[in-house]
Parts: sequence; structure tokens; C-alpha cells
Amino acid sequence: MRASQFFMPTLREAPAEAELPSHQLLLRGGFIRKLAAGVYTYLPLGWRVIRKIEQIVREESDRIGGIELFMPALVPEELLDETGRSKLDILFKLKDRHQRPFTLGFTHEEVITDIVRHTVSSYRQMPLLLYQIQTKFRDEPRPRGGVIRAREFIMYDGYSFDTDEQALETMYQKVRRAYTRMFQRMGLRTLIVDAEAGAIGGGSNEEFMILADSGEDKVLQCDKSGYAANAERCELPDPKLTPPPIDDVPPMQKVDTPNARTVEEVCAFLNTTPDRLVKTLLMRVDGKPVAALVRGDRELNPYKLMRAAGGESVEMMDAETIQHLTNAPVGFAGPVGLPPEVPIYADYELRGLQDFITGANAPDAHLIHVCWGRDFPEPIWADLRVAQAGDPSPRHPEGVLREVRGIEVGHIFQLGTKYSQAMGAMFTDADGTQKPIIMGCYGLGVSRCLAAVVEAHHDEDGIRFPITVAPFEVILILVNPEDAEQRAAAERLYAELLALGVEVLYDDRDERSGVKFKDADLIGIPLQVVVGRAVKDHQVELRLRTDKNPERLPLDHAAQAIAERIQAMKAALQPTEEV
RNA sequence: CGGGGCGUAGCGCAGAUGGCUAGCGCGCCUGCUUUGGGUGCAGGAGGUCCCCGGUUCGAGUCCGGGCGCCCCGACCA
Repeated sequence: MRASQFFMPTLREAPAEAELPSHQLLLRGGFIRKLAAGVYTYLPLGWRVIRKIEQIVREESDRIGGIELFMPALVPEELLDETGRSKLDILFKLKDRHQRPFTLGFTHEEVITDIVRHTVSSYRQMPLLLYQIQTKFRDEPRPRGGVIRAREFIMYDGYSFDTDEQALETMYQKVRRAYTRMFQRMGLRTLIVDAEAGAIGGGSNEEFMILADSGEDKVLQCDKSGYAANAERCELPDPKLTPPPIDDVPPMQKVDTPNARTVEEVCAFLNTTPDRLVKTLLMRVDGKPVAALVRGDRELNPYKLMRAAGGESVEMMDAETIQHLTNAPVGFAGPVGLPPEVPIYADYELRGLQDFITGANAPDAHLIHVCWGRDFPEPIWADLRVAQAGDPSPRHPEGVLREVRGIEVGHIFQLGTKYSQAMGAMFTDADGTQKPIIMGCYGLGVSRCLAAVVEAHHDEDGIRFPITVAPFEVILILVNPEDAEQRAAAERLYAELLALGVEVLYDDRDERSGVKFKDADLIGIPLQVVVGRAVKDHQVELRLRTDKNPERLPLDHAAQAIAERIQAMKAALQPTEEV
């Protein structure tokens, strides 16, 4: 491609709207352009990278037997009614001319399950792995960081169908290895972490994170074992604390705490510290009221409560019900005197705490000298609090959790029968019985990977693309277009590189050399070939975007040498993981 | 949805206390110049000052309402 004929509007200054390096560089380099919040055009350079990423994802999916198809972006809302997901607030909704409600596809479990329930009826038709690469629509509450979190974005989504849990596990592990290979090929070093399933649901699931300080997700990593988990999922061990003796604890006593609702306010009022307080959170698990106790300086992880209570959904209780249950406004709930039908769960840590302060279930009042087992029944002990850096590892006795930040680029799920059950996707097994199909689903953010690659590979001059996803492999810089000798050499080398199948961007623009060098660095092409003054010696210069020391090549052999160099650079990104 | 910030030329910005033809840098166009890291000189084009309403002799500037965008948090596949 000749740069003079190409469309690459680079910017000297970064637009003020961009803060993350990847966002700034993609904008400046002419890879993307914003149309609305979280809605982006992929300009030619960006689109070339997207297509490279897609191709890697395709090849690795096909390698493990995946079959590509393409589903509609328009999804009838009633299909999502079957699983209850039509209620999700991130859906873009619209109506057709007959006022029939549609949504724009945000993920396609229902659509693929609809196809499969009408076409797969025998165990002989499985295992099956179907996938697509398609634009997804999610009306995110807060789009962020350019294409990192967009409202319209390109996603790979794969769906597997198996006859039993064992087969699903085999499939899941295959996809997991394929993902590892995909990211390796893109030059992304990923960390696989345990995760929350969110709106997708189902059983065990893992996220692929690339580590970056700008990442949205908090990841906790054990420094002794290989355990790593999204902070929202991270388990904590039962410290097996011995309850302190309560013989000398004075009787429970009600004290007035006017307008003191938050932990800070109560502590200030009673002149104590948050670790002497026990917070009582009233929640609903599968719609039923549940109380959760955590220490005042801790945070409840609602998903942990949900799992401890054996439920599938969890939400905060509304203020009205809290008022009704506790006879007090929000802020004064406590475990003492709750209706017996409200089960009380408490974090493991509280087993080692007695003589604490809680809400009194009365307006403007708290209780002091409270003891569990004495003033209210012994609660159900469970791991309930949000893990944080410095907490003990759940997998190693001496391990400590450390916090890192990550960008989630992939998420894989063992769904089980969540969708097949809800939508009636059944098959006949070898023994003639009807069973629900066992599903898995696998998402990978293609457009997010574009940003992630830049986030992981840049310096102060611009992007440093790994050769496997670079928009071009080589940029051929003609220093002085007026110089006939240079021009002839560049034209010749350009033709030779094209003939060898090299993806080359030939900067033949009528610009000063400085502009060309700056642009070359900015857009991050991994190999720069400079046709300049060395032409007098029948030589050109080859330099790497990552190492500016030039190497001189004789013009006659330059094309071949460059092609070989590209092969070597690609080989270095070949995945090590086998499937 | 809560908190903070911003909206003036394609991009980055300046335009106290209301006042004349609304500025600067970059980019763009023309000519010359220059050709190994965003060259220099000269000339030029380009604006519903986010929108609506109000106050005023007069509003980019003040007031009211709205919209858009960014950041932090909540949320998140």
C-alpha cells in the first residue's frame, strides 16, 4: 500500500477526551474515531488490526473443531423472555413497524440455543462447537477508555454442546488452551483467573486478563500457589478462629446513637474503631430475605452470600422492607431480634469476635456488648467478605494475596443446563432417554484486544505492534521523494517486497522525513526500512520499532532479508501450548 | 444512578469584572524554500462560540432549562 494513496489521518496532539495511552494512541494514529460515547469507527489501520486478530481467533477455533456461523444482531425480545434476560438494563431495545419488540444482540446464548433445540436431537450430533465473530450491543452505564469498554463492539462468541459434564469439561479445557494460544499469538501475556459469571450465569468460569495498571478489574494473586481470582470472586480461607470467652462480657446494652447510620458515624459517636463493629446487611437471595454479618471495616461480597445460601440471584433489600423487618430506617439493622425466618449468615472472621457493637433494629440506637450465641443464635459461618490485598491465600497456608490490575479480554463459562433447561434444548442419549444438552460459552473481546495490545505494547513515541497483529509488517520510508536515485530504489524494493507477499506500507508521501519517521513510530509498524542517503552505497537501512539501531542491507538482497526477518519474528510468537 | 470536570475553527487551547471586525499554536490551501526526526518565509481559507429560553442598548461571557463528552465511583459478560 502506498501511503500517498492510503487513508491514515494521524494527529499531532492527542484529543482531550482520551486519557489511557491506548485510547490516545489509537486516536492519534488514525486507528479509530468516535461517533458517540462508546461507539467507534475502525479506520483502515484499525480495521486491518481487527482483521488480523479475527483471523488468529478463527484459526485457533478451527484447530479445535470449531465451526463458524453468523447470527443476527436483531433479536426478538420474546426469545430473551424465555430465560428472563429481556429485563436486563444494558439491552438496546427497538420496535419494528408492527411495534414488535426487538433487542440488539448483546450475546447470543438464546439465539444459538434456539437453533440447536430445533436441529440437535441425538447424542450422535455432539460434541459441537459453534462460533461467530460479530458486533455486539450493550448499553453500558459507563463506556470507558475508547474501545476498551464500548457500547458497540466486536466479539468472538463460541458455544459448545455436549452430552454430559465430563464431555463439557473436556471441551472447556480445549477452548481454554485455544484461548491461551490466541493471546500468545497476539503478543498478549494473559493471566487466567477465577471469575463471577454475572448475567451469563452457569457454573465455573474463568477470565483471561492482561495485566495493566489502567485495567478496570482488580485481580488477587496468591504469592505462593498459582491461585488467581477476580477480586469479586476471590475466596478466603476459614481462619478457624477460636471464639473468645464471654464470661466477663457485660450484658448487652442499648445506647442512643441519633442519626449515626454509617460505620464511621457510629464509631465517632461511640468513640470506637470499625473492627469492633459488626455490620448487618439485609439482602434478598432468590427473593427471600437473608441477613449477612461482616466486620465494620469489611465489605460484603454479595455473590459469596448467594452461594452460601444456595441461591442463584442476590440483591440488596429495598428500604421499605428493611423498615418493616427492623422497625427502623436503613442504618440501624442488627442480628438481635430479627424475625426467625430470616437466616443469619456471618463471615468466618466473626467467630473470633465477641463483645461487639451492632444496630439495634430500632431508630437511632445501637447495641453494645453484643455476643453471638448469647444475644442471638449462632449464625451460619461462611466466607462472605470481599477479599483484598494482604489477605491470606485460600490455596496455600503461608500464601498472601497481592493485588494487580487487569483488562479482561476473554471469559469462558461452563454453563451446564441453564439455557438448555430454560429453553427446552433436549437430546436423546444412547440409552434412549431425553436429557438437556450440556452447554458452555466462550467470549473474547476482539475490539478490546486492539486496545489491550496497544496498552501492552507502546512507548513515548507510539505503538509497538507485535508483528502478528500489526496493520503492516513493514513500513518502507522514502526519505527524499525528490531524489531520483532514492525514489528508484524505494520503488524497486516496494515491488520486490510485494512480490514476496510482505505486507508493506510504502511511505511515498511528499512529506519531510521527520514527519514520516514520527508517523512510522506512532502507528507502530514493527519493521522500518529507510531508503535514504545510504542508497549511494546501494544500501538501505532496516530497523526495529523496538530497537532503533539501524542495520544496513545491500539493496540487491534487502527484500529477501526482510522477508526472512519477518518469518523469524512471527516464529517467536508461535504459541507453546499444544491442543 | 451518585460525585467531579469540560463543551469556542479539523486538533490542542486563550478569551477577569458583559462592549468594537472572536484570538493563538498545530493542521489545511497557494507560492517560494527545505529534504535523515513534525523545515523556514510570505499570503490565504475556515466559526450556528453545544442547543433553547431569559436579563440587557449590547451575551462566548450573566441567569434558567436541556443536550453532549470525559474522569472517579456504583454496575459490568
